[in-house]
Amino acid sequence: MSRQEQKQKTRQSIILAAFSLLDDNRSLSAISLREVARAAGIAPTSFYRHFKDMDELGLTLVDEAGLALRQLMRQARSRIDSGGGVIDTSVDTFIEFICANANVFRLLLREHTGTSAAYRMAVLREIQHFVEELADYIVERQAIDHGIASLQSESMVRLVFSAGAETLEAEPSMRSEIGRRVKAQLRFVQLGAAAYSERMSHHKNRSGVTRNEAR
Amino acid sequence: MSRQEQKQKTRQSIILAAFSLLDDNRSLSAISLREVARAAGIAPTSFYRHFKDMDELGLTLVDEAGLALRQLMRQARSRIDSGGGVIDTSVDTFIEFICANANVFRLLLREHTGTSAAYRMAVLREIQHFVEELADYIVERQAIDHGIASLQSESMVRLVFSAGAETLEAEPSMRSEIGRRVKAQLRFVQLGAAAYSERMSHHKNRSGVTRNEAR
DNA sequence: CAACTCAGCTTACAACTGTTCGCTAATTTA
DNA sequence: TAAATTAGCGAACAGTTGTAAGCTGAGTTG
Repeated sequence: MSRQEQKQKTRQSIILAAFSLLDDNRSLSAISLREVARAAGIAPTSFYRHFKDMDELGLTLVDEAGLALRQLMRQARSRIDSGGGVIDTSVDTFIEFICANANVFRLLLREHTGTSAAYRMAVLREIQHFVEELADYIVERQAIDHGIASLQSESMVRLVFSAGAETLEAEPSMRSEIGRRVKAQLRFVQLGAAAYSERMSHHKNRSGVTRNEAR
Repeated sequence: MSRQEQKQKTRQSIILAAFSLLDDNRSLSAISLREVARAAGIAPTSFYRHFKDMDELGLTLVDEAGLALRQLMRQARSRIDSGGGVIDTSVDTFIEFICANANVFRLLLREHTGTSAAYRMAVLREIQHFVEELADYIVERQAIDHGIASLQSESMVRLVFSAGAETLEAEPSMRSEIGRRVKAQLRFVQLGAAAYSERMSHHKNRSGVTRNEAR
């Protein structure tokens, strides 16, 4: 095995070890360099051959988590295109993701309100990508003003993330119930945004061209 | 000064010191017993005369924060009764609170998704109080089914807390903008819930079967 | 093949942690 | 007033942490 290959391999094992340490009761700021090294099967000092800091590792983890999220969105879109309501499909996909990658989602959730400003910013960027892509999608599907679509999409993402947090906490048997609740809540937002939009256009001109078939 | 009085006083100074340590970049799990003792002006070992653990201190802090929140709600209600829209008044009150008691809100926000299951539960209870009281209020003001009111209130609380997190992060000049956005989002939820509710009752009256066509 | 690079190691250190033990001095109780 | 209680303290403990210094040995390069 070439030297570079070997290095990449241990680097990956560090990352994997770190993710595995982010279980129920740990955040990035609560895992130590030595712990990560121990879990990765290397000497503490060898860590520095790969990352300058624990912070550098942390940002790498956030990036990887964001990547996973974006892949999730693509997956959700392809499912939607092959039939099924937007809301139902998106929520189902999201919950599946959370359950399959609990630690990845936990990382985002925890560092979103965590103790490191750098991490908070990094997570925020990922979430904003999420919001923007959803807003574009909404503008495209429903004939709605971009400002309103943006508000709608932000609401939806916040509700979904919040429900995701609840899902992590809840027992598996409650998950479908949580899913049902958040779907209903998303429909409120959707209906409300549509109603608001229509009301606006009525004020502007009486021709209610704006349709909302909410699919 | 009596002995008990003195003891309560240093106990309070420990609590205050702990809150003051919860600034931008610290969570409960990241402040040490010795730090708190140092900030409170006592010897590390004296801490044990007041709390068994740092955990016990932590739960006390969460309780105090919850208390502050409930006081906030009362304040908001009295403001509403003396005129002003429900949403506008509530959001304004909330944002004021956050700015005046940044560390208190930060505590709730951070420990809500934090690393201690006990803290998470404690914060969750406080939030649920919040949701239930709002739901009761909604049932009373709007003529709406309790199940729907509950969904609506949960949505609203989640959106407000989420916006609160953003407020903490944002520069003061952006705060009014954040307030405006979240007010609009809350109106979406309100409009949506009302529309949904109306639709339900229409269906009941016609066919007696509750269907779900918001897909 | 010889020189070089460098991932990973061992050792070491100072700083900090939570917690135990026993003491003091002042308040409370009898 | 004498005895008991107890808030607070200082010293000391074993454990953990991040990181600096220097070595080894295997892969790379000329």
